[in-house]
Amino acid sequence: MPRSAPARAPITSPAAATVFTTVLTEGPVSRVDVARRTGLSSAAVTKAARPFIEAGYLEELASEGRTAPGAGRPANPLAIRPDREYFVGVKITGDDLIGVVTDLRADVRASAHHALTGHDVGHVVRALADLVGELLTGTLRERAYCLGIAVSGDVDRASGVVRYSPFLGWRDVPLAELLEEATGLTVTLENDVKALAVAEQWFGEGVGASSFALVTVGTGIGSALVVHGDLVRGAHGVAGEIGHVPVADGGPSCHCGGQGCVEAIASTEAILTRARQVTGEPGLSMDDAVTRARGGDEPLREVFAGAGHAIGLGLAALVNLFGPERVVVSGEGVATYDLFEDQIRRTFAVQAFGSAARCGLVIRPLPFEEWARGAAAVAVQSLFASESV
Amino acid sequence: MPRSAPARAPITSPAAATVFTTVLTEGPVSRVDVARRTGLSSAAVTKAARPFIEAGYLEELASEGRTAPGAGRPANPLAIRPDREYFVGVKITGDDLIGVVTDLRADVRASAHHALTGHDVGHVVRALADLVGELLTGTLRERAYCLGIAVSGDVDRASGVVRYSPFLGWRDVPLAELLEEATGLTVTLENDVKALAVAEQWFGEGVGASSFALVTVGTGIGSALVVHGDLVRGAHGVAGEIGHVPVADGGPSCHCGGQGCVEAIASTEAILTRARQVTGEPGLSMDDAVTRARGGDEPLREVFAGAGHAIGLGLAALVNLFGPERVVVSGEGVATYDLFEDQIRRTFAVQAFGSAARCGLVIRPLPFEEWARGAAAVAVQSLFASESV
DNA sequence: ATAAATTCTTGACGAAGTTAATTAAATCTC
DNA sequence: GAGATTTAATTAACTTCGTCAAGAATTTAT
Repeated sequence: MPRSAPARAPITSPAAATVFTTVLTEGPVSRVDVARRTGLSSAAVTKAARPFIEAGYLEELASEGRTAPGAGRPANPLAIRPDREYFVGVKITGDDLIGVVTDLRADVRASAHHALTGHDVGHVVRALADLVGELLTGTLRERAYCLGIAVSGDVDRASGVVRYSPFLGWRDVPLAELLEEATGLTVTLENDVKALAVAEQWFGEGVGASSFALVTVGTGIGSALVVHGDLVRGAHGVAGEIGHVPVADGGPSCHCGGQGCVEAIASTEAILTRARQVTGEPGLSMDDAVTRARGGDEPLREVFAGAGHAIGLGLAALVNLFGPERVVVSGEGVATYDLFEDQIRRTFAVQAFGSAARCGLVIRPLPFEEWARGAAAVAVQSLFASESV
Repeated sequence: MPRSAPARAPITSPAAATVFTTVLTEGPVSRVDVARRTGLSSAAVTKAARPFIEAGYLEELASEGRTAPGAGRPANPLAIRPDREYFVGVKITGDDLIGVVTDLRADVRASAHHALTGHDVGHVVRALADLVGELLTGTLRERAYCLGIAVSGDVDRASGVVRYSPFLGWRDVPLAELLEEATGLTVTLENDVKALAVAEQWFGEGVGASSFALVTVGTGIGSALVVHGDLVRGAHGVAGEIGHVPVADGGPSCHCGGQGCVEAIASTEAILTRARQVTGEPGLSMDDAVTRARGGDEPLREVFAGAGHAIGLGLAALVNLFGPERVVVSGEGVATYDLFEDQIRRTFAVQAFGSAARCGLVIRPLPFEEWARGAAAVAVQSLFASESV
């Protein structure tokens, strides 16, 4: 069901993108305020905002909510009209598809899951198209033109190709193209962690920070780094591999071939392996290990603390090298954070160098849907071709 | 001896800076070639190049050296006229001043040293002014307008203030201002490692790499990171502190308060301390340790190998997080590199993740003058106010 | 009311780059 | 060796995007 090009104003000039993102991320703001924050002239803001207002993306608020009631003409703040357009975001894992529909602010309006029964490209594309069809009903359907996909692995956003995805066993799959044919939507592809970083930078903990890092802890341990507002991509496609920073000289072997990598100590699998060693129960389940650690089982508590320590060392390495303004630690292991957090903070505080320790360290569980929201945020971002993050 | 503003064309437009730096760093190139490499139109290159030619910074070469002798009008390559202007660069250490005068290509034309007999601001400023006066004779003097200063520590380049320099014991010294008064030159201040990174990026191993890292090993261990052509500065002024990446869990205490930092194992001081421990000779000198290690003293060889290992781990952390195209390891311990290099490479090869290991690892001694050359390169860079690197 | 303050709009202008046509200088073809 | 072909450089008209300065709009202060 291919559809015609979206009936909406393209965002072309840099100033237009700047003005729009400023209003998008910093709530209702008057034109002068946008000018002050961006360094543009207020005339430029007026001009740049007009097409958006005409196209229904922005609106002028009545000047009610004024905060500074001094003399002078009251401001007419510009605000996003979030319902002007909807975006679909899907996160692909090895086992299932998690999809959401969001508005312009990346607030979730609808969501759905699908189990993945196979990893065959054709199969996955069909499942994705089905999911999208399920998600887009009524008004949502009429105002959705963009689909964002988040996959773990090596993803070439520019060309829309999945270069290598270990979970799916894919190499060089032109997924964006296939999905555009299957859904008629404009498709943007991005690495999952990077997609999440975009969402964080725009609507989450990263708002207002010119540099920040997002670290996800779970099956794997990865991170996305934003410097000067740009995502670090790495010359050879590798970057943000905090999971493979060596922190324990002579420590456990990692599947990457190294030793003492953070991931070899603090991934879900590594923790479980160690817990089984410590207790001498080869059949111990993660759930049991967590329960018993919470119940005060010292050896098990130490396993989790050891993982927290490794993560703290990795974070210190990251922060000492980068000096980000903020660091967000998040991930799948949502429910077990209470067992790590203290140790992460303690180790980080000791090993962070000088004023680098001043960076805000946010440790926060991450609802699974958030990944899909990140994918949608990438789709929102595709409105601005110029913008790189 | 304040002097009037330099009699030379300011570089204003971004295109002008792009064209000039392209010719500067990529040797003689024809206008079309510049256009191809930068994405500008050839018309734009023609326009941008003209003022430089008129001001004597660029010249048109005869079309002799043509390499592709096909049909068509031969190219008239643009080339830098390196002698159009000279630049002074001075590196300040705790003990002395090392100064050079370079041409536009940062090639050294004159050099001089001064011992520093005290760290009093007035004293240092006077010594610097003397050194500059000594360096600038004859033609050099007539065509030098800019002075670059490299200092280790926390330096605010934009304001020209040394915020904190442990070696000098300075806090918030407006050195640029003081030196402009004392010398009449336009002064640019930069952190020493960052200055060196600039020189490397323009004229050294970093040429053509959009991202690279420079690591210096010596009394301290530091690094400068260039991502997307921009130097990473860190939100709180801290970045590139590879010396304080924790690589040996539970390892030796570092003066930063952490444990197992690279610097606590591989700095000159740490190596000497360890060598004295190992041999049981508290009076052992570094020179003796080096000689005996070279001579085959196993325990001492292991001390150096251990340092190399720590550096290799730090490099792996850096590369896994950043994915730079190239890494240059350099530093003061010029003469002892033979004792490290193998181990650095071995450890790095094991711990670098996936294709990140493909990054070029250059390990190279660093003549002391090179630091001063970096300072001069920063001065050259000050020609382009727009450029941020 | 009038003045002062502040926001927003407008139109003239300017900077910087593009495209397309033109000129220039070589080689290739017959 | 005359003309075609090819590539380089320049020129000129135009486009785009922004600033600036003047003025209109709308409030508070006196």
